[in-house]
Order: sequence, then C-alpha cells, then structure tokens
Amino acid sequence: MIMNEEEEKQPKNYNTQKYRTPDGVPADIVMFTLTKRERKTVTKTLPIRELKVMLIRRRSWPFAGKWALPGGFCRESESIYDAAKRELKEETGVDGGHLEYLGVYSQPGRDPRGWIISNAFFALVEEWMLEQRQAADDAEEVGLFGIHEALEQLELAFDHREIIRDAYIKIQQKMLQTTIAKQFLPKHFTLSELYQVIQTVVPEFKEPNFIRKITSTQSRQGILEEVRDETGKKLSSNQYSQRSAQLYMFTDDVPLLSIYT
Amino acid sequence: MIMNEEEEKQPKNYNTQKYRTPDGVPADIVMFTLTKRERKTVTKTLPIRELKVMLIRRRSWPFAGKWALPGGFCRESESIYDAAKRELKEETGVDGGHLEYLGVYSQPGRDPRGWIISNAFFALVEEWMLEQRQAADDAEEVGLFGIHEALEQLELAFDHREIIRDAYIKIQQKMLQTTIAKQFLPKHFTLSELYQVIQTVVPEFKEPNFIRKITSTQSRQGILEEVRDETGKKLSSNQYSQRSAQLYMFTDDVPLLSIYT
DNA sequence: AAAATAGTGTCTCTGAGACACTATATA
DNA sequence: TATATAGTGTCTCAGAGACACTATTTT
Repeated sequence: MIMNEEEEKQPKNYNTQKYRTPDGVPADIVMFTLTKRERKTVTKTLPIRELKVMLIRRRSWPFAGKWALPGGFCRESESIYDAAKRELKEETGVDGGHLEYLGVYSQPGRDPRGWIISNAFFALVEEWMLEQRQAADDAEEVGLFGIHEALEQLELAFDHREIIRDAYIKIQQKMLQTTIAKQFLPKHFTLSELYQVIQTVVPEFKEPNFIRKITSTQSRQGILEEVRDETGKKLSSNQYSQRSAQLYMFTDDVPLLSIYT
Repeated sequence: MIMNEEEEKQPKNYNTQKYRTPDGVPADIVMFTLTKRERKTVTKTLPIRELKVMLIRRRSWPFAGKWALPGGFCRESESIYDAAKRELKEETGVDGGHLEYLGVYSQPGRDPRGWIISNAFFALVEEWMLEQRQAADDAEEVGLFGIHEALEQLELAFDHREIIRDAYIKIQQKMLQTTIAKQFLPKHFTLSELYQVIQTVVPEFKEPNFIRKITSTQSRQGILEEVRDETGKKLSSNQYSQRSAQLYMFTDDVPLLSIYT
C-alpha cells in the first residue's frame, strides 16, 4: 500500500477498542490424505485407496475428548493463510502440499470460549507426512478417519462436522474441475491409477470409456501428456498389472469450463 | 450444537483475553450491477450494457477522500454473512439480490486502524436498487464505476483494488460455470440478451453459433426453457428487434461440469 | 492354457462449426 | 424496397458410447 504523509497520521482521538472485538481468529485445516493399501492377491493389482481426514482429540475444555480439526490462532504479524501454512507445517513437518482456503465460520455461539471466528482451509497431503507427525508428537492423539466415518459416526467438536462436509463437497468439485488429482498421484502414473483416484474421491464418477476419451479427444489432450524417455520412446509401467500400461503426467494446463460452450 | 452439562462448564481460570485479539472483522461488499442504457437509433436495438461497481468515498481517516467498498463491522450476535446481508440492505434498501462469499483479507498492515481482518463478499444487484440508495442518503458520496475504471484509474482505499480484482475474476468464472446470468436478466429474456450479458461480464466469450448450440444440444437443454403461455404456445418478444425472438427462462438446473467427461 | 489388465477396431449417432439461406418486422 | 435481427438447412467432421476384439504378461 502506498500512502502519503497526510493521511497516514492517525488521529489522536481514534480508539480501536470502542466496540466489542472478536476473541480470536483461528485457522482450522481439513487435512485430506489418500491412503494406499496394497492388496495381497495372486496377481498384481492396484492398491486399495481411501480418502481420509486427520483429526486431533481435544484434551481440554471445550469439547474435551471430542475429535477436532487441527488449527491454531492467527497472530497479528501474519495473514490467515500464513497461519494455516504454519499450522500445516507443524502438523506434517513438511512445507509442501496443496493448501487452499475454504471459508469462514462465524455463527454466534460456535465456540463456547467466546467470539471466535474460524477460517477453514483444506489441505491435500501425502500419507507419509502424517505418519511422520504421529511419530514426532505422541503427546497428542492423532487419528486418520475415512471421510464417511468422520462425517457420520464421530463426535466432533465445535462446528467441525459442517466444515468437514463443506470441505468434502469442495474437494469433490475440485477433483472433477481441476487437476488436483495430481496431488494424490506420483509424478508419472497410469490412467487406471488416475481413474481410481478420481473414483475414490468422487464415487459417483463413472466413465466406461475413460482411457479412450482421455487419449483420443482433442479437448483433453491439453491436460495429460505421455511420459517419454530421452530418445522420445513412450514409457510404461507394469507395477500394477500384467500388461504394462502407458505412463502419463499432468501438464500445466488449467482447462476452463463453461456451461455455454 | 448439542453439549452435555459436564463439558459446558467453563473453567474459572479460562481467560479469553490472554492473547492479542483482532480489532475488528468487517464485511466488505463488491456490489456489481449491469447498467442498461438505451441507444438512440433509428431501429430497435439492444441497450448498451456495462458492468459497474458501487463505491463510497471515504470522509474520515484513514484514506479520507479515497474510494472504498461499502462495508461494516460484524457484531458478536451475528454471523459474517448476516453482517454482509445487513450491509447490503442498508446500501440498497432491498433484501434481495445475489450475495456470495468471496474470501478473507488479512495481510498485516492492510488497515492502519489496527488488526482488522476483512471478509469480502460480492453482490449482484439491479441498477434501480442503487439509485434508490443514492437518493436516500445524499450525505455520503456514492459512485458507480465501470469495472476497468475502478481497477485501473481510481485511487482506492485499503486493499480494495485487490478485492475488486478477485471479485471480478470470480464473477467471470461464475458467469461461465453457473447460471448467475439470471441475476442480470428479467425473468423472461431472449437469447441475444443472454449472450450480451455474458459478453458484458466476460468480453472474451465468443460463440458464433450461440443460438444454435443452446437450443439444439441435449446437454444445454437442461438449463434453459422456452416461455409458453397457458395454452402452451411459445412466447416471443420484439422489444429489441424487428423480427420477434423466442423468450427463454432459466430452469433450476445447476449443471455439473467436469474436465474428464 | 487360463487369467488379468491394457488397449484397439469399428459401428452408430449426436452435436460442433461454418456459411449460406429464409423469415419477420420496420424505416 | 432496403435493412436489421431471428432463426434454419445442410454439409462436414470430431467425438461419445457400446461392445467385441486383440495384445501383453503372469500364473
């Protein structure tokens, strides 16, 4: 911000505490991860994937014993996004991961401690980041829950059920309309893996001709690219199947969708 | 929220003012309107439309004399959305209009008055609502500016340029991906009007076969519906053209887009 | 050979895109 | 009659959807 001298002088009679002010503005984070569990079968097969949410069991009032989103109060010297980033790092020990703003939760009475306005984020992190966290700080009870278990069976603190529900809706939208699937995949992946990741987050997604469409249609060509070696030969992998499958990677293209075209 | 007795008892030693707390959490609103100006031509023609933003000239420190978004501080007894709704009503005198959350602005130093975290909204209102406002309260200087004028030429208070830019990006996205165009149209409208509204908000939008596509394609049939009278006869209007044009209305369908299908 | 997954051939039908054409009303 | 806007005829080609088929590798 650029200001000139004149307007920068704060009037002597200006009092910031004239009105009741909030008691705190925390950032709470819905941390999603996609767990991968190898299946013990006779033949090679894709691992079972599951969308999970990380929660922390509260130890003190209010909602002691209930599960809650990780989060922390924002400080005056940082933006709310910075606070969320700091919190994410504290929980995972890692700087990376997708972190995105979700919304503000300000219903009066949502926090018995006072007038506390929460800013929610969601993060997509890798499973190992959370495991690291659990090892580092075993003073706090950390849990990884399937999204439906968290939403339907757990006793949650504050309005965190609502926040998790909103985050789930948003991640499903984003999974179909952006390329965040890449957050849950290695750099190079097969189309079956991609399909499985999409279906894990959005079970309703069904696309019988998925491979055909994604490879043959002009409009989709932009977002995926075949992986090739130095000589230009296409690379494939048979990690999860008998016949080896072509490897793909996301490009940096962000497709723009419209209902009118 | 349902709580049992036990956990609801606030510990005596709990002090909500242990830490520095924010000095206020306002809701600021980017109020968009689409002005319609009749053209004086020999033949009937569509009015010229323009996307405008309503701003208020600040009278006191800080940023006295600069243009700013309308807004007001949130009270303890209301949610931030309620505060925005209240503010919108104060400015327009009307309860209606599309009001949607935009995001939080919390960069340290953004407000010289202290630690003030703004929650931005955008609203789509009709022009007459703002005219009413201007008449009601002539103590305050109100201005309607073209979006590009506001972004590129005006001296704006706080970080309001950034907020307006973000709101502009969001309204453009929403215009293409949802049916908010209906906020800028009468209940019944012609396809030329719809096309013009879309182009006014998103100048890059070009669709030579617009009428053909929107009427002939299955996937689009869901969102628009022909207007008919009681006997089922299609209704048309020649308000803006020689030959009368079919009238349409939006259905309640919300199309779900995906980059993978 | 059987099984499992990857990927193709091929057919049908919808719809996008282009452009010239017709239709309706007004100056 | 000229003009302005609304809307259609028609052709070509891309691509969606279905389903049987082939390809590759492991058991």
